[in-house]
Amino acid sequence: MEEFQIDMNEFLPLRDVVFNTLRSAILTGKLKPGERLMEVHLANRLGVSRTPIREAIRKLELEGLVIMIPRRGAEVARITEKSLKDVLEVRRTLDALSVELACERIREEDLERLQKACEEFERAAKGKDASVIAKADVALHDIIVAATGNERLVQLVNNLSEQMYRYRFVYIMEESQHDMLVAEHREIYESIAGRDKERASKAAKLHIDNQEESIMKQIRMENQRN
Amino acid sequence: MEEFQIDMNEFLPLRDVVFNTLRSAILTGKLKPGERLMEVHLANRLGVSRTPIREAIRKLELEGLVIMIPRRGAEVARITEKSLKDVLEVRRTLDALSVELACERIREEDLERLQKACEEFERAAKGKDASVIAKADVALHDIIVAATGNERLVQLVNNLSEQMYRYRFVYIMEESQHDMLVAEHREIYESIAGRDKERASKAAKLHIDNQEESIMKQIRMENQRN
DNA sequence: GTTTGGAAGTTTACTTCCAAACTTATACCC
DNA sequence: GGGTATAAGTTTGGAAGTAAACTTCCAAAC
Repeated sequence: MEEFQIDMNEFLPLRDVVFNTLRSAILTGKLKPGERLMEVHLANRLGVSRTPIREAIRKLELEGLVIMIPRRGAEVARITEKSLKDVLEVRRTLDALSVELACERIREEDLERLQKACEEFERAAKGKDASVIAKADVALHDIIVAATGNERLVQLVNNLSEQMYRYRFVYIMEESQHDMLVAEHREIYESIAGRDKERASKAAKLHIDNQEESIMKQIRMENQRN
Repeated sequence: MEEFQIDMNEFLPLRDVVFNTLRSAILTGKLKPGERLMEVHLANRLGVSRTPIREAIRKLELEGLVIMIPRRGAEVARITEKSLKDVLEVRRTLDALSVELACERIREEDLERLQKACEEFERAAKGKDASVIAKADVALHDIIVAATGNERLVQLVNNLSEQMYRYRFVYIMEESQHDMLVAEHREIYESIAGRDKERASKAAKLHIDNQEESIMKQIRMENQRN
């Protein structure tokens, strides 16, 4: 387990700070799948008592990031090929829904922001910094989902994306893929700008399918090593 | 607030028992939207200490059934027309996905169970007992979603259905709708049996659209009264 | 060599306690 | 009478303590 430190600047209940801290530790791989989350240990490490730790773990459990074993405690959820396939299958549909709704509902103002985000991603993709690319990617997708105006959809898509967060770098790192990613994003932007639901939906699904391929390749490699 | 009692027979951690108790109290309307959930109060009423109550509330928060106001506590989430529309919009898509996947993946054995469930619903619809009809309805849909083999999808659809639980009786009670419900279910069954994804998807979406209409009518009536 | 019994050590589950913050009510001033 | 201030009473947030369950490890029996 690498270092991870609590961010005290946030003005939130401790349980939420702990929740965010643990979540990002899991998503960035600082806490590895199968690793046990022990209350006293975490409490000492984060400098809080066990109560906020426990409350945070309950929420992580419902998010699917940790699993509880009764009387044994929590451990970071293991990601199997099956579980990721399941997540991607749902996300594929919800992303398609998102772009379709965006076609209907996006305001001109947000369309401009989307265009800017697209260009921003293009610039980022030319560079080598994966975290910059990842940020640009997230920003772009956030604009689309937000444009649906459906808060529940936003919440669900975010949660599903989260599950694959650990594998994002796989397809972002492959430089050979960058041109394709840029092209896919542009295709999505243009179909939304043209309010073409059919085309947007196809593009969104293809985008996920390509990601799935990269990620699955990666997982199979990891599993071979173990 | 009506009576609700903890079910001690379950062999589960107290927090889960409390979680289930509170959830069903909310879903059946024993706890009303906007009602405050005060920890000591609930603790006394359910005969436990505050900790399991608090942990249960954290989970309900993430499920969207209660909302937290910092330093003030939790209250039962209010259902607005918008929030239900959002839920239904997502569910419409996920139900369509479910039946499409079921077309591909359902085993003959489960197809038979689905047929039986269909007939069972038909019988129930002839009777007057709404809770029997509701149960038959749930059983039928459970078979379909389970047939997708996608655990994440099962979890999400269940959670979304839950949000509308309070309004289920609206469209189940209207006897004039019974024939339509039976016909819709049969259409869904037949298209799955015929492995016709296109037709199944259309039927599932129509099924939701009709429910949406009933529910929205009901909500507008409720809002007028307030 | 394997399995069973049990003791020691962890770790969770739940309770209890305390302090800080928010509400409400009352009194005082203008 | 209205408004502010302050004090009392709730209620949450967080910490610490206790007991029960689960591990682990070692030894004895088969």
